[in-house]
Amino acid sequence: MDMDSAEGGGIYDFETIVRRREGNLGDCPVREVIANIGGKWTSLIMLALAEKPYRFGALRRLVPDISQRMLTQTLRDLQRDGYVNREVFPTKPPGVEYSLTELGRSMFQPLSDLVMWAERNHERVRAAREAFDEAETGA
Amino acid sequence: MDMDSAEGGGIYDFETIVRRREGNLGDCPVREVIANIGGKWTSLIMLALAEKPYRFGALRRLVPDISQRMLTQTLRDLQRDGYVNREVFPTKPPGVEYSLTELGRSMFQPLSDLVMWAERNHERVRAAREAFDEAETGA
DNA sequence: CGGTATCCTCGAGGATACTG
DNA sequence: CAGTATCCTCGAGGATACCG
Repeated sequence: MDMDSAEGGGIYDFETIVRRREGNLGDCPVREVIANIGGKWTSLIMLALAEKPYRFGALRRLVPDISQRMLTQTLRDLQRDGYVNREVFPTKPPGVEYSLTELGRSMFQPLSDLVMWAERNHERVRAAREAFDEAETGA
Repeated sequence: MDMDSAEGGGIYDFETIVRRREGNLGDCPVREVIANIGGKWTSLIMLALAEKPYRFGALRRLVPDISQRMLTQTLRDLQRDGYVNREVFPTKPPGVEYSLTELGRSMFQPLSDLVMWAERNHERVRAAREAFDEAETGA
């Protein structure tokens, strides 16, 4: 092969991941999955549910900045992708409990690694950002 | 080790991550970092640069769907956060090479785990999605 | 309690053209 | 070759009000 991309023994084969389909990278299955995980509230909700199951109201209290609309939507998206299970208890008034599925727990492992990386290194990122912005302003 | 959550020891302490600041979760440093990583092209560019350094044009060819504007912007954001190094060669015409910094390589480890998880499990996610949508339509 | 239904804003991301 | 500069679209996400 004469492509300049496929040599060098990288950590992972780029082509294997990208899976070109008639030139459309938008269908790339990896991006399709990562896109949802990258949502504004997704990681926080996953983090909470990884700790233990929660009811809707309890999640709102845990993450007070989220609007009820986005909490509903985020939970529905997570449920749709198979990460979260939704169980309704026909009490009065009704209670709804959300918990991670097996797939959700599986996905949470690499996600939590990323979150913990961010937790450990956000200072360095912040410093890099400030240095960059200062150089921009100065120059 | 005393965990806040009585349930079998949560994987990570929610409060430690969330770091409430006068009720503003928007400042959560974790989300601040994850937000950039969750960008549409970030993971793909990181994936490419983890393999080896690339020039601007080579990256465009690798990821043909990206617009030059977004490639520029994504690279600048990655550089700003300290993940990517930008080196200019004053040849004729000038060449610019992008490579991962040490911080970038550090961040790429958990990121690649997530990407590989997506690579291995996107079929299950797709199946869950279809099942969910079908149930919605049917009911 | 656990949601829908609407309306609105704002910025990520795309298309196209030009430049040192 | 490696970008800027403009303009535009579209949908994520917020605010508010109502509902079973």
